[in-house]
Amino acid sequence: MSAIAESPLFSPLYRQISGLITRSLQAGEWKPGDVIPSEIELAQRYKVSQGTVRKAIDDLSASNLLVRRQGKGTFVATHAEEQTRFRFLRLAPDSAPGAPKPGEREPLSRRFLGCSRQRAPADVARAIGLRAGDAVLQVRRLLYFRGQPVVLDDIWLPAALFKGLTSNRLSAYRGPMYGLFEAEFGVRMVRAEEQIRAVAADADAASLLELDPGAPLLSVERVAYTYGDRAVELRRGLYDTRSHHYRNELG
Amino acid sequence: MSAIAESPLFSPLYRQISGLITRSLQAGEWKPGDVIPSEIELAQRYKVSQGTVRKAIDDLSASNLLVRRQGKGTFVATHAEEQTRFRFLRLAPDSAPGAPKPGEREPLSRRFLGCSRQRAPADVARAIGLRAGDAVLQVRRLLYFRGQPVVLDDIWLPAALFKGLTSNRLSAYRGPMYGLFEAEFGVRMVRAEEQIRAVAADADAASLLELDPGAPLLSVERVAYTYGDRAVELRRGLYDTRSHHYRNELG
DNA sequence: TAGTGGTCTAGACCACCAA
DNA sequence: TGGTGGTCTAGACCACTAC
Repeated sequence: MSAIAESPLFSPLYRQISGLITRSLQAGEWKPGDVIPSEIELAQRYKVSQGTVRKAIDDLSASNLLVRRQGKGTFVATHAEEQTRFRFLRLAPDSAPGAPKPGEREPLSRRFLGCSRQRAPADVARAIGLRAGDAVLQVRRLLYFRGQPVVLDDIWLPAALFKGLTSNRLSAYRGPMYGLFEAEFGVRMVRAEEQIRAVAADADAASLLELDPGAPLLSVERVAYTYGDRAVELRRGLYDTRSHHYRNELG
Repeated sequence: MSAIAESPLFSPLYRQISGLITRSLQAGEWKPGDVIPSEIELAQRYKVSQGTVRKAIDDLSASNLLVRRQGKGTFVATHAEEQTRFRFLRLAPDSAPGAPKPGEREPLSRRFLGCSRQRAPADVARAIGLRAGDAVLQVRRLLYFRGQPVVLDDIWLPAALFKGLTSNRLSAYRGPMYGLFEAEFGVRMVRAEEQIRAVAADADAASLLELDPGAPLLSVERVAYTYGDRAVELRRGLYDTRSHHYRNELG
């Protein structure tokens, strides 16, 4: 018997359990990087068998919300670790003689060009669930691979969630941007959707990316979501794909 | 995807079972669209418990090799069905008033421009595991959405695997190309990797896609694999993204 | 050695589908 | 009604990690 109220709609126990665990994550009961209680403890807490908790955790770890480590425990996934630094950046250098071997990391650096408070244009507001005119922060930055500018990002965030975010704070943080978001603002990016197009560089982008106006660029428009499928970031990126490519796996 | 360097010392039972099932698929014991034996039958056949077979099938169905249907059985995945027609085509129309609602399908048609036998150039040969000069078939085709040309594909296939493939046969087949491949040639595409770039249209592409030379196009280079991670197709696509986009999900 | 996740089993019962 | 996959349990044992 379970301690959970029966619902008129059929929902298997393990799904109810994964819902409860997600709520605890959302509420901050366990923070990114933390260990969560063992399967046996959770089974006692929710009054179900270990196998049911196991299946719930399987699902959450397939969704990249949790990470299992045999012998150690189950941890809340985080963007602040080395291995997951590029989980959302699909740009990879074209293979070439002298290029870093698989597993090695290309030298990457960044430069923040600004962080300003604005009223959200209609399209931005729609994308991140605000009303036109609501306050948003806009961040502009460049990414450099091996010293060459390759990515120009414009990022919009709801101002209400990121109070006090500045260029200086962004520059000072060591690690990926989403690591800063979860550590300083309690906003964890869980998944994202991207729309990709080919566009011609305008004068602005051309000068920042050090190429000719009209040159073809990859336009990558991303909406990122936190727990509960809540959109909290719109990002428009322009990628120079002369010596890099966007990689994707089709299953 | 590559679980290459797995320790040979320990392989769980369910993984051995999923390996045996994969071999049966590869050998054609069960063909695309067929039902495979029930979990109980497989458990008896392999002399393990139903739970172990279950876990093996879970993995294979997560890899899209099998499809479970409650109450009916477990089926070999196929490209020849309506619902999976677009599993490998990530191009979607930009949302616009008057556009088909989610779930509806954009009218799509195609035109084959040629199918010729060639000696494989070095880069093509490398991509699909042949030696330079080996015989390959090259297919060129256009895809039209709502009557407008949007995709120009150049496709290379090992001639040894696709004997007798012609433009006529391609045109005559109703359904997706990969459906023809599995039905007529016994080659089933299981997964693929894509590299995406922005390029400028050359004269040839511009005229076929009905746009100006130099216009930005999405270049999508795909290598598709069959069972056993064997590369069997190279495809270079040029997508007009003025009113469509390549969609992707990041988990 | 103790605790964690990982595997495997056996059996009961539920939800879905077809004849 | 009988067969399929789906859920849930209980318990045994294995593999990995830390102390």
